[in-house]
Amino acid sequence: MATCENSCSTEDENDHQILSSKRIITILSDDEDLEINKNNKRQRSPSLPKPKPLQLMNKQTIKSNTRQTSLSIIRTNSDSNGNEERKWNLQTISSSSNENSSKQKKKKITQTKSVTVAQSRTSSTLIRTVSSPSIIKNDISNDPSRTLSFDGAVINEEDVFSQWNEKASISSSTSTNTTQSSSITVNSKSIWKEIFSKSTKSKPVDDELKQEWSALDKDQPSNNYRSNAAPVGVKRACPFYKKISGTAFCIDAFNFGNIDGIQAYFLSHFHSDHYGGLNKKFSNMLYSNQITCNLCKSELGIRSETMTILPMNEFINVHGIDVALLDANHCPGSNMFLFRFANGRLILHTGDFRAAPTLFKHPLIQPKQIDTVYLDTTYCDTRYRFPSQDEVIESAVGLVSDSLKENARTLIAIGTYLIGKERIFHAIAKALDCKIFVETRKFRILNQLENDDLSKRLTKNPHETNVHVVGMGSITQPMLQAHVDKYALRYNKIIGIKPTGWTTPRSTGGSKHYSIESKSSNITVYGFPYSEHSSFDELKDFIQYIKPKRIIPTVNVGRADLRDKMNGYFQQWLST
DNA sequence: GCGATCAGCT
DNA sequence: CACAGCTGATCGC
Repeated sequence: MATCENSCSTEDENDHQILSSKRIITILSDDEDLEINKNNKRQRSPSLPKPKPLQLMNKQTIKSNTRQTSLSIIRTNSDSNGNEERKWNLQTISSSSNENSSKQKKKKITQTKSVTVAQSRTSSTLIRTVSSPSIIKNDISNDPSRTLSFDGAVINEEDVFSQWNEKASISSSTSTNTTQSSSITVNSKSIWKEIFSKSTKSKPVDDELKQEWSALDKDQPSNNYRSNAAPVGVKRACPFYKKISGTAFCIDAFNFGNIDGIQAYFLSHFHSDHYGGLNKKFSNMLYSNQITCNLCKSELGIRSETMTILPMNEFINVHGIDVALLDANHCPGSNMFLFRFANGRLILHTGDFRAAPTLFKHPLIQPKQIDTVYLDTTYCDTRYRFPSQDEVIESAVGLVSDSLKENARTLIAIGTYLIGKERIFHAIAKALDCKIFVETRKFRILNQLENDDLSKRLTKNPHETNVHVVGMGSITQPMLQAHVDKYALRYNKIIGIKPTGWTTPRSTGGSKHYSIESKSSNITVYGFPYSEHSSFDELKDFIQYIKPKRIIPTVNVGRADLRDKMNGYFQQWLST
């Protein structure tokens, strides 16, 4: 826990500056209290411990002739549960010097913006960000990225948070003889340098790529094929980011007929927005792993002659280039593709994936070895932070067992995709030691996933268990009402579990990661932040580990402004 | 009558 | 919003 004992910066240029900053901060504190009283709302809760006196923990100063900008942590609050809050101030002091007024009094104008970030000890994720005072709330409402622009310095609130996190983890892992003293002292100049300066050294999106993207914008204003509006009868061209440059390969590109120059059609996993367009008439050669090929055969009727099953974790030569399939930690049968050219150059296509240390520390993946990464950028935005799958699963299991303790005649309905989200209902069934009801098609699909315990628990008889797996679209009040009505003799209550990454985690302080989406007398719908795509931080960790030369995003690429934003992140990640 | 594609919805 | 569908309408054979 952060105490502030040795946290006053010792790296500052001189004592005078520290003193002056301290003085200014005290003034700011008064301002803030004024504002609090003015609003008459934000009185401190009596339950919170008395806040420590303001303390200057560190600061960074940028000076010019007329201005001085500094960023400092000015206060930390913590409670006995390990929740912690820090307030940072970004301020400029500008002197309005009237002409050549060497004699005239310089008028000092102090402006401040502040950001408060908080985290709970029990969860490593960001649970809340609050900004004050009101002047920057306006900015935030128009700017979901929570960027503060101040005196030429652009600071992202989330960056402040992540700097804190990184430093926190470093200090906890390296603290040996020091007790709690290495308490998150964020006083290294390099950290502030990172925040303030944007390195342009790294170019994960180079000029050539930029040209490709703008050509695509011209060609296909809406290049997200889900919402493409190609004229009837006109086949859309396959966008460049679905092809692997320098090869005759494409990935998840079945909506474009026979693509010029393509010899091998790879499929990363069996979700409809990736296999879309694939049908019995397919007459090229599809490459994927055992599970995905099985599903293509049983669900789509793809003929075996048009499929090549590739092993996992092993390079196989396909049309002159080595290809290895690596587990993508997305849904069962999902994989990433690692391509190795004759000259040793490596290209990684992540497919859809959830980055995790076990995944990117794969022996075939080493830092700086990979030239280009085609990246699943689904949640490549700072607003997407969610807990690990294990944390969410634990929370769901807890909720279900609590609900059953309260009322044994409760039916549990869990929403899923065609494949995906298995771990969450499997864990619930294991905890209750019961069977899992699924419908016929789902029964067939789940039995192909090569998971013995899961298969053993499946049943097509709804009366055999109170754990029912349904489609995600069925987790609504009317559908759940209809569902429980079917089994009214046995159950009088139903809870719906909706596991999706779009549900922002709402921590209630403990380890409960769910939110109540709707509730009526006998029906409750819970949202769980259970994601099968990487969170923002996981993407960042992944990229910073791999350190690729270029990055080609494959999701959210339909709008140039979103691409620019992602490119900004990539540069930031790779500039350290 | 069937499969495939598409708009609309969540 | 985007994900990963699902439903129902329309088109082609």
